[in-house]
Amino acid sequence: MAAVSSPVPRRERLRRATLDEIKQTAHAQLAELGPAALSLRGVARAMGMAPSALYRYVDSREVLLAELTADGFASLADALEAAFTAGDPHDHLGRWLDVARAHRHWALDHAVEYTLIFGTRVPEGGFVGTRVAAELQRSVTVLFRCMTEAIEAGLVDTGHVEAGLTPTMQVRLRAWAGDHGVAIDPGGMAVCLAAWTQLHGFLSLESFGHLPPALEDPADLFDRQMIDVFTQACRAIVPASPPGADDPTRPDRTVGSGPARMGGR
Amino acid sequence: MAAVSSPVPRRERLRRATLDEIKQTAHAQLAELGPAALSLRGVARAMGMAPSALYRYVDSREVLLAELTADGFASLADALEAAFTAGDPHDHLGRWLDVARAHRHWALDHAVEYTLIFGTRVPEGGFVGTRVAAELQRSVTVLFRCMTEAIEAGLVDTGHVEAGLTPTMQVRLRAWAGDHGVAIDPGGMAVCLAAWTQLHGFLSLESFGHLPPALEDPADLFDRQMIDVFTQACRAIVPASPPGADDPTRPDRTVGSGPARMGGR
DNA sequence: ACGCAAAGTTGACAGCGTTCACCCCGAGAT
DNA sequence: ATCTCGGGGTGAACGCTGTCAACTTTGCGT
Repeated sequence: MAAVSSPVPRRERLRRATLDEIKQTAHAQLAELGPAALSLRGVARAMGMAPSALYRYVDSREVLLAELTADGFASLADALEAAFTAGDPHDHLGRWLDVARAHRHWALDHAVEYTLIFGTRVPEGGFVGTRVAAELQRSVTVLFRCMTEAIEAGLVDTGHVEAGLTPTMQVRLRAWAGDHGVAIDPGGMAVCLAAWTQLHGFLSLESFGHLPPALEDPADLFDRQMIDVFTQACRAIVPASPPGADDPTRPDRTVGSGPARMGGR
Repeated sequence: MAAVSSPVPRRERLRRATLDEIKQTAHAQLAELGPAALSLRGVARAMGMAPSALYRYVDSREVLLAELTADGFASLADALEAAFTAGDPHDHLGRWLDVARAHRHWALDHAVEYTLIFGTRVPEGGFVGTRVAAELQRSVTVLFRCMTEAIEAGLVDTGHVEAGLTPTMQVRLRAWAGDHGVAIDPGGMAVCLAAWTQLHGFLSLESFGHLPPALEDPADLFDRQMIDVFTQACRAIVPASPPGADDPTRPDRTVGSGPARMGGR
C-alpha cells in the first residue's frame, strides 16, 4: 500500500497531514456555521487538541480564512475547467452555456464558499501576487476562453464593439490582454467582460437571495440570459429557443493542497 | 426653536433620540471598521454608557446589523430615486445611464454599506415582510421603471423576447409584475432583469476588487455596458458613442428613521 | 408627594483570538 | 550511548466580545 520510501522526510509529511486536517475541519465548520462563526477554538476542539497548538500551523484566524478563500476559488476554477474541457470545442454557444451552468451549480452547491469568495471585499489594495489572485484568474480565463475561441472562429465582429470604447479603455484592455497572453483585441475583451459581468450579476443576486422570490427556480431565466449575452455578442448563429432543461455537466469540487504553513511571517 | 407642544409624549421622543444616536454611532463604527468589527461594547463606549444599557433599545447585535442593512438599502433607494426624478423623462437612455451611474457612485462612496447589503446572504428563506425587502424593492422599482417607461414608449419589441422564455417562466414573471402593479409583459420583465443583472454584476465585481486591476478606473467600461444593455434591449435609437465623462447627478445619502425599538421580541 | 415603570449601572458568565511559559519526545551530533 | 536541541503540544492567562440578571437611579403621571 504505502510507498517504500517517501521523498519528503516524514517530519514534513506529518506536518502536511495535520495541516490538511486543520483545513478540512475548518472547511466543515465553515460550511455549516458560515464564515463569521468559524472559530479556531472550535476547530481545535473538533480535532481534540489545544487551541494554541493550531498556531504552529496557522498564523491567525484571518490567514486561515484567506486560505479557505483561495481553496474556494480553486474549487470553482476546477469546476469551470472541467466543464470547459468536457464541452464540444466546435459548439461555442453550447460550451459557454455548459460552463455558465457549471458556475451556477457550483455557486448553489457551495453556498458558504460563494459568499466567502464573492461577498467579501478584497483586503488591501488588491490581492495581487497572492494565491487568491491566481485562482480567480484561472476561473476568469476559462470564462473568457469560451468567448475568445468563438471570436477567433470569426463569430464576432469585435471591430464595431471596439469602436464604442474610449481610447484609454482600449489601451488598458489591450495591455491587460497582453499581460495574460491573450491575443484578442479590446473589443473582444469588452465582450468577455460583459459576459462575465452578466453571469456574475445573476449568480450573485440569486445566491444572496436578492432575486424576487416569486421567480422560485430561475434556471430558465439564467439560461436565457446566458444565451442572449452570447448571441448578442456574436449576432445570429443560433435561433432563440432555449435548449433542454437538465444538464449532465455538473462536476464535483476538488481541493488542492497548499504550502506547509499559512501566512508565513 | 422648539415646538410649543409635541404630538409625541417627550418620553417617546427621548427614546427615539438615543436610538438614533445608537444607530448613528454604530454606523460610524461600521464605516471605519467594517461589519465584522462592529461591536455593541464599542458603540456603548463611544456613547459613554454601559454596554448592557443598549439592550433597552436593541435586541441583539444581529438585529442592529439588520437595521443598518435596511438603512443601507434605503439610502441606496433614495439615491436612485433622486437620480430618476432629476432625469429627463423623455430621454430614456440618458435617464437609465444617470440612474446606473448614481448606483455606481453610491456603491463606491458607501463601500462598507455595499458589502453589508450586497455581500451578505439573506438569513433564512428570504426576508419577505421585513423592512429590508421593502427597501430593496424600492431600488429595483426605480431601475425597472427606467426600462418599463422606455417599453411603454414603444422603444422595445418585447414580444420577440417573450418568445424566448419558457411558459413557466412567463407565468412567474407575469405574476410577479402583477404583484407589484407593473403592467408589463414577461418579455419586458426579462429585459428589466437582464439590465439589473448586468448592472449589479459590474458593481459587485468592481466593489469587491475582483475586476482586473489593470483596468484602474472602469467608469468608461461601465458606461459602455450600461448603454449596450439598453440599446440591445431597444435596438437602435442611438449611435454607439459614449456620452460626456462627468455627471452632475450624484445625490447624497439620507437616512430614514425607524420604529421605536429594533427586533421587537 | 408618592409610586411605578423606564433608563442605566454593576457584575458576572461563557466564549473568542492570541500569547507565553513550560513539557515531551524524536532526531542528529558527539 | 548520551546529550542537545528544536518542533509539536499543553495549560494558563490576558483582553476582548455578546448577553443576562439584579440592583439603583430618574422622572413622569396621578
